Amino acid sequence: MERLETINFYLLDKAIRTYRVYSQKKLRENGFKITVDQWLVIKVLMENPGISQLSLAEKAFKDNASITRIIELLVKSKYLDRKVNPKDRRTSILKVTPDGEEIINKVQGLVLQNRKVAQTGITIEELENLNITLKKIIKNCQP
Amino acid sequence: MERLETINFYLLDKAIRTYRVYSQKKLRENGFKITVDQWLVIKVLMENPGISQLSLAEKAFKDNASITRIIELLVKSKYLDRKVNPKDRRTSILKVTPDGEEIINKVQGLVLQNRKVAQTGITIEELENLNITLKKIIKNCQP
DNA sequence: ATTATTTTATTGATATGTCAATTTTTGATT
DNA sequence: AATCAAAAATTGACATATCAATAAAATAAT
Repeated sequence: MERLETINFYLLDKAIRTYRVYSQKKLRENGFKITVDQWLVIKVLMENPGISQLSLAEKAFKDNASITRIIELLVKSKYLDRKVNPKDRRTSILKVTPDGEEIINKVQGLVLQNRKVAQTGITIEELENLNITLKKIIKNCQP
Repeated sequence: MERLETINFYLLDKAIRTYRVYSQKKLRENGFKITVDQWLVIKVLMENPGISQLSLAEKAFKDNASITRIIELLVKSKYLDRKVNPKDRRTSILKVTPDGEEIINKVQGLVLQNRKVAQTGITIEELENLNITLKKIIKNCQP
């Protein structure tokens, strides 16, 4: 077989998974009870207050069904608060709780550092090219 | 927040997920009852007969526990056959069944075409650079 | 040979991804 | 207003990812 190492898509898969495991491990090691995905969802919510779950899903690059479940867990962890939106009873109003804000703030530095470590030895230009290529792949595979 | 679009790791995540969904959809549309991951595991097994599950996991960029479960499903689907290895009773001897070989052969063209579609408009040089960058990320995040 | 260590694989628990079907509510059509 | 279609979210079913704990067998150390 073509060596897997040479096939872009396996490397892509491996890269994101390696980074994910690394980040999650750092979070755990530092005693933070939150997953990378949960962090992302709160972050998006903080920057887009009042957003619907559909937009939240889109902005966080997540599936709809996943967002529903991630939010469930976040509410259970007391990082989010939800109540029915009286103006559109199909949706909920999601709010980041003080606990939620606190953990995001505490985690922020670690997140930046994880990214930095992961990007060691990679130039700005290289990162830009990476983004360009990734965007092409995304476009090619979308309906 | 830094716009997510500009953050490499979300694009990375999104790219591999978009490609995965695309590939899986094509498999489904063509009536193949197999997942991308299952395909990969069989493929690796065909090219490395007699391999242990640990090496299989490594070569397929999969987690150990995941391999156990993927193999379970493949045996259930009659694409793999397993029996205890008498020389080392901790391990099993895994064999691709005729059904397994058949589906791999039938799927091969589609897989190549999926990759081709996903790489449309991306130069060889770009792909090479992508690989180089991804390998750096992997190295940076490994222990 | 017995014990201790290591290796290989499995399993349980939890989180996420994906699709399809469904529910609830809203908005549009007639 | 009654009906119909669209939108938002949930749920069920299944596959995979991850970690931790465990089981079983092989190998090393004494």
